[in-house]
Amino acid sequence: MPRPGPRLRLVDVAERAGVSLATASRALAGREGVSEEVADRVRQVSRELGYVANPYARTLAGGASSTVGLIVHQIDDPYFSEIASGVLELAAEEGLLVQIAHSGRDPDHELRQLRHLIAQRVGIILIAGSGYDDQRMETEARTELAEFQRAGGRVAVVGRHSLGVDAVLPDNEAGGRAIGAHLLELGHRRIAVAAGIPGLTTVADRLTGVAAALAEHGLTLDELPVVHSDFTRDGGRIAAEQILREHPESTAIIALNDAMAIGVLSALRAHRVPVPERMSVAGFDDVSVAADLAPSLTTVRLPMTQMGRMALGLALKPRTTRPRRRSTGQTLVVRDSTGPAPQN
Amino acid sequence: MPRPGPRLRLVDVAERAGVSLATASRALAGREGVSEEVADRVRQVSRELGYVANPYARTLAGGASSTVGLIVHQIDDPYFSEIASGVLELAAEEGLLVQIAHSGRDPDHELRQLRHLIAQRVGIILIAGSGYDDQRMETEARTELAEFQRAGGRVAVVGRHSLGVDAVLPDNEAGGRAIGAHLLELGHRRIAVAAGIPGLTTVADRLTGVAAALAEHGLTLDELPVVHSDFTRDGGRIAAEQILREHPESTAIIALNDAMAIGVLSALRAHRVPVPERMSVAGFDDVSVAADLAPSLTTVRLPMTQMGRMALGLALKPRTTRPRRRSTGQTLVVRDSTGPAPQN
DNA sequence: CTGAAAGCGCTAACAG
DNA sequence: CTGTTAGCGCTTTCAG
Repeated sequence: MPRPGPRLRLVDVAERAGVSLATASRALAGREGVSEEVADRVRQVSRELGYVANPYARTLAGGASSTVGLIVHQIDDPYFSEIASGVLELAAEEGLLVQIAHSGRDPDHELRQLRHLIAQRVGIILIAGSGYDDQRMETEARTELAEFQRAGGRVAVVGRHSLGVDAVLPDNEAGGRAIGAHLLELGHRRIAVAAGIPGLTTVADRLTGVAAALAEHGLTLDELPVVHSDFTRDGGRIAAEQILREHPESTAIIALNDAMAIGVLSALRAHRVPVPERMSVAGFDDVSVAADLAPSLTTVRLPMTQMGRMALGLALKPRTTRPRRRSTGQTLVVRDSTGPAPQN
Repeated sequence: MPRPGPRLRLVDVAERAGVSLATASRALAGREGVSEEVADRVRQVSRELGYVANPYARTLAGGASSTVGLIVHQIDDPYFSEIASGVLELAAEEGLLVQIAHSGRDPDHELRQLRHLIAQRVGIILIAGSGYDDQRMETEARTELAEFQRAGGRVAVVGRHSLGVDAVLPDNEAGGRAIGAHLLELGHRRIAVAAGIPGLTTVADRLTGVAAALAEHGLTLDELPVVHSDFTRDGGRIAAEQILREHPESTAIIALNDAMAIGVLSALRAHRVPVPERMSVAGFDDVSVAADLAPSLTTVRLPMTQMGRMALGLALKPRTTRPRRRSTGQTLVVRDSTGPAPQN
């Protein structure tokens, strides 16, 4: 197996192949202007020697950086770690490196991370996670990204952002509609929603979907308790406590992501509220543990790993004049946490 | 807020501060040989302009690379995503970038990733996850890393590896002993173990701990069923199926990590085996969902996020002649999945 | 189609 | 203490 010597340079490869530095560079980059024969020989030698280009030199000289910057809200949230996993998979196949940065669900911090990645001259920037209803931030980010793209950088996002870039769009609205319809069909009318912090487009879109389902049954969201708190397990717990306290007549809780649903289940267990006999619970995302909770969680499945691949895939293609959009699809997964509305 | 212009170079800062390029470089790097007064002025100007050094140029010129390469088995495994989260935290505080790569629990692939990171000239390499009982692989990796360190690179690992580098050592043996003792105290004697694939040092160490606890009660591991399968949820499910089939008299199952424990619980639920009344189940790691399973999982808590920080912390300190070792400590967390052994 | 030479932006000797 | 200068390894004109 070729051992990449620590100080093997392109000149060495060139010399050994009996060509000039420039030719070797062209051959390895697959650029034209080299005869097939020579190009083959160079590639052959390069492989034999186990040559790996120095990315610092390459980038400095003007070649595009082959590293991908990925911004996630929080890497230890399963939603994001599954997306990251998809990105890492495809990146490995393409020989790209992935730098990961946290945004912590803070628009300002996200902007700072974004600038940092740009300053670091990554070639591709991927932003996973919800957009924000924060005009100022989105505008600044948009400007920053436009400049980055003008300099040849590629950008893609997962989720609805108004950044004018390629996007992978989870079917949040359709999912919300599906989960709402499911509960309504089971006879639930007093439905409470444990929603993430307002200002996240993901929260808004999922709510819109739920509202649409309600509308078909002559209900509106305004009549129902919608409790906003952190888009995390703890947020779910807190929301559930509040719902039990202020709206004890509820027969179902829709959590707008699985992390919150887990918190909701935990709070209900603490209060000895039987699920689903007394209260149905539904989540969103279908993170991998959703099936292993007890009761197992009814939720909307989003193909997270696939979404990570799709985002990088978009960024890898040449830029088009109009930003592309790819929908992910969604599937309602009915498990044991939802059941018929109690009669009383 | 200073907008880092895309083409702001160190010369620009130097000019503006009225000093030479070299002085500006020294001032910003905090190297000595510059009067406090001048250094302050340079830093001031740099901040005003929003200057960010080009890492490619810096690294190429011989400065240490400020990027960290992190190798994990699988980023969407909570154990690793929590470690990664700790690394990202500290890295952000230190202004470092983190590149993450998957090893997929395959020694050869891990070696390949390692070489890739070295070829990419990262400054620090962190390997999280178990070492392997694979002499050849460890030897090759050791050689590779020795050369990397000779060239100024820093390395730290999480877990027991025979790589001769700084290490953060989870208290696997003590944890194994604690969980074993816990079950024995509850009266269990027919204990089965759902172990990860052999060849992982983590599996070996946790087993050793369990064996030590058994020894105090005059038992040995040889008398008990130890089923090896993947160190994942599916592996746990498969192991539990086999235990139920071949050793139905068992009253407790120790899974050597929480992922497997989740699989075990899932299999038991499918077979309608009540936990803990008929079968106790214990895990290892205390990933964040462990508390939210039903029944909530008795497990050994390891401070994963902290471990990530510790590993990077070690790598950030200058290298010592003898590799350092830091133990993590562990805590037995007793929840609802374990109970007294059934009498019959 | 191929080679020579000029940088990319920075750090690190080497002078003063 | 400060400035000058030579590269780091690669890509990219510009000649041939």
